[in-house]
Amino acid sequence: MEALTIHEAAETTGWSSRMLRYIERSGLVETPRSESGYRLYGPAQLQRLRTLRELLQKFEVSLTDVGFALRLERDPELRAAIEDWLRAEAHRPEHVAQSEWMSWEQRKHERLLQASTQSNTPVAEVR
Amino acid sequence: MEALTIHEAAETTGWSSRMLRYIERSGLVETPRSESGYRLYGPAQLQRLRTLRELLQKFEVSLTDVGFALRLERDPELRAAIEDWLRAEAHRPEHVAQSEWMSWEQRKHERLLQASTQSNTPVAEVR
DNA sequence: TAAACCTTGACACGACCGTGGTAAGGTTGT
DNA sequence: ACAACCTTACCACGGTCGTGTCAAGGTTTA
Repeated sequence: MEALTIHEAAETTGWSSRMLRYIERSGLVETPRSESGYRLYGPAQLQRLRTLRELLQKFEVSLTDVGFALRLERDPELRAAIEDWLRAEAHRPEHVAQSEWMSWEQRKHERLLQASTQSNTPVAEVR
Repeated sequence: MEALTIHEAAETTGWSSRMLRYIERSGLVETPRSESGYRLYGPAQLQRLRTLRELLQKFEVSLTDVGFALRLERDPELRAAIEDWLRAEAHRPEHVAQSEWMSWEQRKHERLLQASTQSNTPVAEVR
């Protein structure tokens, strides 16, 4: 059993051959090659291309998005860094260095005292 | 204790005020507002803006990338779908419908039989 | 050997990203 | 009251994404 050429694969998956190459370059769906360098699309790749298409459509994400998700998957350090940042939702003002605190405190404390006349005083909690 | 205005925050974080608004619109760093609608940057937001800057620089990711990571975090269904797709690296050709298998088999079997003369026969395993 | 494929590389082009600027109008501080 | 802020809403502009097409050259097949 063997595989389809790129244009045949394009036909049965709904992608254009141009996009098939583009998708490969982005690392999302790679194929084995024949001896002479032709891409060979087997059932596995065809399936993957179809589900990829469904994924993009259903969630309205872009190829670049999925490419980035792939990068996250392959680079645990990056993934950890980003997740840490995301989960550290604005909080604990105590963790801020005293120096920079002073810089604005100093400049603002007069008018801020005055501002406290207002009832509404928004704090650090966001969304 | 209160917060910095947008231009002050821009100065101490290295972002431009324009970008601060852009970052807010992308959902990455939101701030509370004063009664009259002014953005108020407290130590928490300042910290977040600085670490965001470091994150982008260190890993060479874009704001859109982090924005997408945020979306992944907030939409577990999307996250699951993408992770499933990513981890389902090309495999199990058996899962492909018989019908489409036939469509090319039929058209190709003659020349494929002939192609089997070649030693190299790439299979579904990728990367 | 000629037609019909395949390959990579380039040009093109509309849409959006990252960024700056400006305009029109409200708020704050002196 | 006036300067110096802030707000949102636009225009602009180079860069990249997604996509097509074309050129120059190798492969397969009839």
